[in-house]
Amino acid sequence: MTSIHSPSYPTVVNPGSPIADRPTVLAEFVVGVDNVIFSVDTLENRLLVLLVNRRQDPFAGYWSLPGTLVRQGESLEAAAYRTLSEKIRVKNLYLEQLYTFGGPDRDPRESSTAYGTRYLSVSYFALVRYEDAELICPPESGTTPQRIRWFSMEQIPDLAFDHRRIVQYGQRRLCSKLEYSPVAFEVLPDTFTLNDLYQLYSTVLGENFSDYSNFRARLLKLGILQDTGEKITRGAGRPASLYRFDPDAFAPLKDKPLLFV
Amino acid sequence: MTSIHSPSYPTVVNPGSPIADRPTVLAEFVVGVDNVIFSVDTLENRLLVLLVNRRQDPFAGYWSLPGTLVRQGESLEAAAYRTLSEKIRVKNLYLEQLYTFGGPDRDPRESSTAYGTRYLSVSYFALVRYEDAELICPPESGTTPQRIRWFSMEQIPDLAFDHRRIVQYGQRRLCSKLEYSPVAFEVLPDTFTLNDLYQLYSTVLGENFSDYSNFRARLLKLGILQDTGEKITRGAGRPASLYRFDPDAFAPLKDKPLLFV
DNA sequence: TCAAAAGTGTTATTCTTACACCCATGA
DNA sequence: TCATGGGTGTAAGAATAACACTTTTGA
Repeated sequence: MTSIHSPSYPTVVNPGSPIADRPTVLAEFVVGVDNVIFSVDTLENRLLVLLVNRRQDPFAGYWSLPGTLVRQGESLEAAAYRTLSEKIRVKNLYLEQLYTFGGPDRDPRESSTAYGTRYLSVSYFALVRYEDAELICPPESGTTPQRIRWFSMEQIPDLAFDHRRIVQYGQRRLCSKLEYSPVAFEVLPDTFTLNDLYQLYSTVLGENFSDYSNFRARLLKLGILQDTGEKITRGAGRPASLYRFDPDAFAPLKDKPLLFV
Repeated sequence: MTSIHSPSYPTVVNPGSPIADRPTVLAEFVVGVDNVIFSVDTLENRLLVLLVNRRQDPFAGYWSLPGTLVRQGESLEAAAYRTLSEKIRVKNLYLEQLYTFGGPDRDPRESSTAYGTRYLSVSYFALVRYEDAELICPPESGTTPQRIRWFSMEQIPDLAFDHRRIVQYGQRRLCSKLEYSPVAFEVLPDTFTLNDLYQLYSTVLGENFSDYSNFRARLLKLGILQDTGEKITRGAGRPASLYRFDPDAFAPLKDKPLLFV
């Protein structure tokens, strides 16, 4: 992220012991987890991100990433899963740590108390299957305004805190994940057509990432897809073969510099 | 990092408000920064990592990554730079955030206090130029044992905490950084020979990453190296041309899926 | 004049790209 | 019988990998 030439370091008068040596100068932290939860609506070719509407200050009324503070005895990853499970029910998902945003002044609550607590956000990146992602606070809850919903990446509103930056960072990660790893299969149904896969890729990576026929040839040559023999008809047109991802065939390719694009 | 199918989420009885709703169940955190500082000794073809010997418990006497606790008003990145500058003086360096390790039970100090403070480590990855990296606690300091030194990646001792894991994670990052980005030039002298560059790559990536002649052809074809016209003679043999990295020529290639291998 | 270090060239093979074209089905 | 969605083929050019080879220097 950062690259410097000839930096001028701050002079350290007393490096001292890192543990409780000068406890008054240490920052006090509250650690939260924020999730960038992506999904792909392949029917409408939209890349979606899940946002929640804040009820409290700061940023009451703003949309933000679903997050939580980490509890005693809870790992960061567990906190990420918990937040996710509080907002959405899914069968398949992929989750990994994204980045840690912890500079001072990223949360207005810090400035309210002099020498106040620092809010550190460990962000997680998730990809869920849109078809079976069930929002726990549904859109139709009487007259109260919608508190959780999917936003298309094209129409993300102003977000609370530095969450817009986190979303952008997440999108970059999503693109490279698709290119270098088989995440897509975590999020597709068990069996899928090559067109389903292609739609997923082109929705995330943009229209001009590859020609369908070349994409098809490359994927089949990799040998990581089993043809189930079954076919599916969707509207008019020739029925499509249903494939299944073969983890055993993929295993030896793991960590190899293979491209799905 | 994690991929699950049909996970069973913990039941959340009262999700509540994330802010200070049930303050007693929130974990209290001390946030530290640990640096994985790599360097390459091209003369001896060794990939090196900087370790410090701990004086206090826990893990007194063990080698560990140089780290520090984050101070008031200090960003995570600033803390990483500070730690680095306390141990080593360098002219050129590359630094970026690596990963955040924050599960409970990663630090024995947690268990000593019931419901104790959690130790969270935001790790940073750095690459410095070996030739002008000057250790601040030099090897020859009387009879006291050496407190900071470079270790070859092949002979890393048992490390404190989960630092071995962090080092391994850092090494993976180093390899992909070399392959996909021009970090190498941050750490080479201003002018260098193609062999210098090749040595750096093969030391980090292993002997069989590429043939010298093919490496050479690819790098020159990229057009990001300026031939300075100067030559340098090293021992017997034909003098080598000195090249300089051209950031302007590289700029348009940024974010392109280019490979240096 | 030889070995070391640097640099060039060659060739077979594979990959990529941009297409054109054929097949099976419902309306 | 035609539009639609699915699937196959191909040919030019680029990239890759494994080499052999030449050039320039110090000893």
